[in-house]
Amino acid sequence: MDNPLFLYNTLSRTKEVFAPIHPPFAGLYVCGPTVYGDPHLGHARPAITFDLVFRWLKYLGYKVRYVRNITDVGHLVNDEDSGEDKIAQKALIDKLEPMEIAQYYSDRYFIFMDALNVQRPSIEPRASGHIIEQIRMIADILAEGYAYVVNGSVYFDVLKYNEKYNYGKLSGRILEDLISNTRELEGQEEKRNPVDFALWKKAQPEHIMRWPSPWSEGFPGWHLECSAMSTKYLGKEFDIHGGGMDLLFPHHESEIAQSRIANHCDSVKYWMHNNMITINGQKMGKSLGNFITLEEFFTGSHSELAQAYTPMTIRFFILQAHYRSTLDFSNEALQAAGKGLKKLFTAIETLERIVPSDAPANPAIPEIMKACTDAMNDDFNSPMVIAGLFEGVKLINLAHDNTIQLNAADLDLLKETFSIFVGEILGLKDEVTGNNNLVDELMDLILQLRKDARSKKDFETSDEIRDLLQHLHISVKDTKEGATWNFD
RNA sequence: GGUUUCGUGGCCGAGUGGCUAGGCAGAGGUCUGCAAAACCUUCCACAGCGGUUCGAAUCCGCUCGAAACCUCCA
Repeated sequence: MDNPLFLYNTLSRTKEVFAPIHPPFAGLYVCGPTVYGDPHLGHARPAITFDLVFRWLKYLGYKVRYVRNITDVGHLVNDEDSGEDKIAQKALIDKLEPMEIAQYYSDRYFIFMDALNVQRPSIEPRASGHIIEQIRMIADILAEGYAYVVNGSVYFDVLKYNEKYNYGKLSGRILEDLISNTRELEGQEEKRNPVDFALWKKAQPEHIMRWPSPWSEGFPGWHLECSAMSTKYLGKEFDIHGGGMDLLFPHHESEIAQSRIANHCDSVKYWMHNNMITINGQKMGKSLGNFITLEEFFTGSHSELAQAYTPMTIRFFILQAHYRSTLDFSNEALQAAGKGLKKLFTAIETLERIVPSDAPANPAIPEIMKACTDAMNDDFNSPMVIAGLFEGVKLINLAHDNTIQLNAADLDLLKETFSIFVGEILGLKDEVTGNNNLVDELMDLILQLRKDARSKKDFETSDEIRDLLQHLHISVKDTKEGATWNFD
């Protein structure tokens, strides 16, 4: 590698050189979904962002362990409330087992992430399967004197922690401000201070999801699972922790505090945060009720959607923005992404048909590979990678029109560049043409009949064939090399 | 109110001091039985006001506007 990988560390708010703790291994932990609802566009952003990180680290030769949790327990409606968490609440309404709901939405999450060509992480641990680890961690924190027990619940003592460490170093918050600004919520009288957060909550009688512990029958606090599972699978110190920017405070700030006390070290070297997807300038989120699910995108069944969008269009749309920028949803932007993607794959097909010349090597070709590599090494700048690839598209089209000449080595390098960056790194795949042999053969037959009609100037028949195919959502286009087709 | 960010051409979105981002749309052209597509060329910008500098979209200050977090959220 000529250039090192730089990544933006939220902790320092600067780009830092990536130097893993135990090369050639790299540990990556990302906060995954809470499985009580269908995945929406907002869920696709971190999944694709850290998929890109995962793919690039592997490409650079690191042996990566990527852990992304499934939260199937523990997110309280309120820190102080009667002890319902969201999954249990939904279960009561639907009269289903909580685990049934968690299973259903986990499966849905996997289905849609697979469709987006997001690679499965190395480990996808569930919070409910790591209660023992969480209890042990609470015990460690209690033993260190940084937590206290009240009525069967355990709280982290933020004030005491802040005496020696800095609660707020990740989010830039100042504890005094937090204390003075914290709203007085009912039922918080158990806590010594409103900024304290729960490590363990005693379950109220109506609460279904509960586990025995030394303090009460209850359930773990909602910051704890990530600390417990990252420690278990990546060690007390690991390289990268990722997640959405909205998790920065209090979730990640509290993770830092817990892990610091339980593990006697700062657990995370690099914190990475993806920005939000907005709709009409506002964050798309569950609480605002303005989210569009991925299924609705793929089928087009939502009042805000002018049409259906394919998974690869969604993926390309997200990769066209840098992960730390907000990305604004609109039909216009999504349609533009779809057309751009199509242009990219058309060029890749064209590339296969270019006849090599004996021209001297074109210096622009290796530049593309370098530009893409440099862009990825500069904090995973996927928009710059895409811009580089479109430089390649231009060269391909110029060569196809015989405006420029490319030799065999040029063409091979172009193919390699597109194969690596389009397929392997950006994870984009062609979904336009059919891949069914029978369909392909039938279409060849039909288009041959149409070609015969055209050669006899029987345009009535040829147009009729084209119109009938269009009714089946198959578009036929006449090009110099003959007719081509694809599904709309 | 506090913390963290952001304001780029019709739209989406790169760019941390000097050189073309890129895509979509628009305009012109090539190709074409027609249609569509494809391809080529091309117009349009850096919220406002000051400052630093030989030179700023890029650094600093102020003003205006927007967002996220401070309560579950990717």
